[in-house]
Amino acid sequence: MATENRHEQAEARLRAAGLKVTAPRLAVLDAVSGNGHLDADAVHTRVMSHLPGISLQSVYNVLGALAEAELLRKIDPAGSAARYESRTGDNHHHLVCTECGAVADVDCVVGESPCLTPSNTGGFAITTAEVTFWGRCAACQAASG
Amino acid sequence: MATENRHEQAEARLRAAGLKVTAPRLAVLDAVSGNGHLDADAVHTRVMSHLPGISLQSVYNVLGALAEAELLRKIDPAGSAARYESRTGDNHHHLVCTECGAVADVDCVVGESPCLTPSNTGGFAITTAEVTFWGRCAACQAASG
DNA sequence: TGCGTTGTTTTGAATGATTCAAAACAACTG
DNA sequence: CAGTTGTTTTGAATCATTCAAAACAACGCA
Repeated sequence: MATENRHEQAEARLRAAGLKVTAPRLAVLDAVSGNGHLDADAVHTRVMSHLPGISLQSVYNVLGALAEAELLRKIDPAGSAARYESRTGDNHHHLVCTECGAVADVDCVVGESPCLTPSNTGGFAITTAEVTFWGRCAACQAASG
Repeated sequence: MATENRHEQAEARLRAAGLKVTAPRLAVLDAVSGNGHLDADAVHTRVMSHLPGISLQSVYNVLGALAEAELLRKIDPAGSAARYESRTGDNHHHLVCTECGAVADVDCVVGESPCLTPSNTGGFAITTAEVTFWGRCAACQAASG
């Protein structure tokens, strides 16, 4: 059945990353997958419904490990707690609401990655480029004009 | 003399922003101007040489006010303390060292604000776009290969 | 199948940048 | 120069995140 397939795929991805397969890791992977942009606390809440008693610290550990293994992507907008999402590998960017902190995906900008190559690298060995758009989300606009 | 001109210009800019002219504000403005990217603590240290006894809290207040008035620009890379710089108004971006947190300016790439228009705004009213490049700075590369 | 190694989770506490709140104070207006 | 309003100070609190050590479990190998 579908959930077993997801489970096995998750196991395989953990192994491929050289990580041991554990209940907390499977649960976190499942909690984040397809659920947008969740912070550690939200992940903890979700995971607890499957694994009551799991500690928030473990959720932090797991999220850290999964993000490092690139099974999850961490986004850390100024002014709010770090969020995690399951979309990895593509270079999509984010919209962040300046009012409520809501995060939305943006598929990569106008045509091709225009800003991804800076003019002068200042001696830096660049590994990634991050684009964040700031504004007010639909809900916040509706709420207060 | 030159320093008096700077001082008077700073006063004028504060007034233009509707802010009262105070010693802490002038000192912070001066401390940040032309000194790269400083965090609150570094600003505090610098300002104390002119204004011994100024509180760190005041530095936070002043930086907040000046950033809101756009006399300073705040940058807040994930994983380090917020920095402030005096270059405002232009849409330049930043290089951040993943190892030591050092920040360098990048003049905006292709012409003007290339990344400022996402394909789909998801209902957001976008006000700004932020581009951050992550990599290792020259010093960190030299230090450990 | 069982044991040891190594990596993971738990528990409990600490950290540190930033913010909150109220009182003392100073800049600007008239 | 006095009143009002905004600013600075003082002192404490917040909160996401990390540190450290002990308890525990997954996986490889015998």
